[in-house]
Amino acid sequence: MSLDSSLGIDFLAPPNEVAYSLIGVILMLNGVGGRIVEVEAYDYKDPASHCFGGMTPRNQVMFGPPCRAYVYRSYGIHWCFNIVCCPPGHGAGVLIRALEPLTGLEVMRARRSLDNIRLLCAGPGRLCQALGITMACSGMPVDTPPFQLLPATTKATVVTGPRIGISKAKEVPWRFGLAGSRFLSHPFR
DNA sequence: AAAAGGATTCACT
DNA sequence: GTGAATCCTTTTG
Repeated sequence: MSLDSSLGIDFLAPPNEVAYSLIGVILMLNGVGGRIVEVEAYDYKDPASHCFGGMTPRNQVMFGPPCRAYVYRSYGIHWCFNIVCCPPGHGAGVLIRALEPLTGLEVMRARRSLDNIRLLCAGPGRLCQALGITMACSGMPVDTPPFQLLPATTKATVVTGPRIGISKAKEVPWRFGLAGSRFLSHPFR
């Protein structure tokens, strides 16, 4: 069992369960980060997922050990950050879509050239820019340095809805968010 | 070898 | 609300 004792999250579980458990958890890279307020789940039998249709050079990390970072380039411009879950060979992960900025605010503001705290990490590409996540992070364990995961400090009320920005399997309610948070990339309705 | 298609963001109307 | 920027992976000829 790869049960993380400090977090109590089983990364061998299906992505929707891991996604739900991650809401409220604090994610940091080199001491810079915040509370996870929005995620989406993806897996191999999901036409919207990168691992649909089997392993390729791009998505091979998603078929490796769980609790690792899977980073990919989006629209040629942005980085997107996922946490791999399920046993090796399965093909699943959780896209981290938004954080509530907590530590390293000035570093994040400088990287983003932006003062507005609400928009610092409100979106998968924005969050990667703020934390300094790039392809170089892909494959690294997310629960050991330079990454860090800390358990949620308060009980999170989680809301769900359809995922954003995809063209297939739009109806699957695998987007999870912290209820009432003002740091979401888009509101839930 | 060439072309299509994005798990997005930003500026603008 | 709409549209452009931009480049890697995958698919097709």
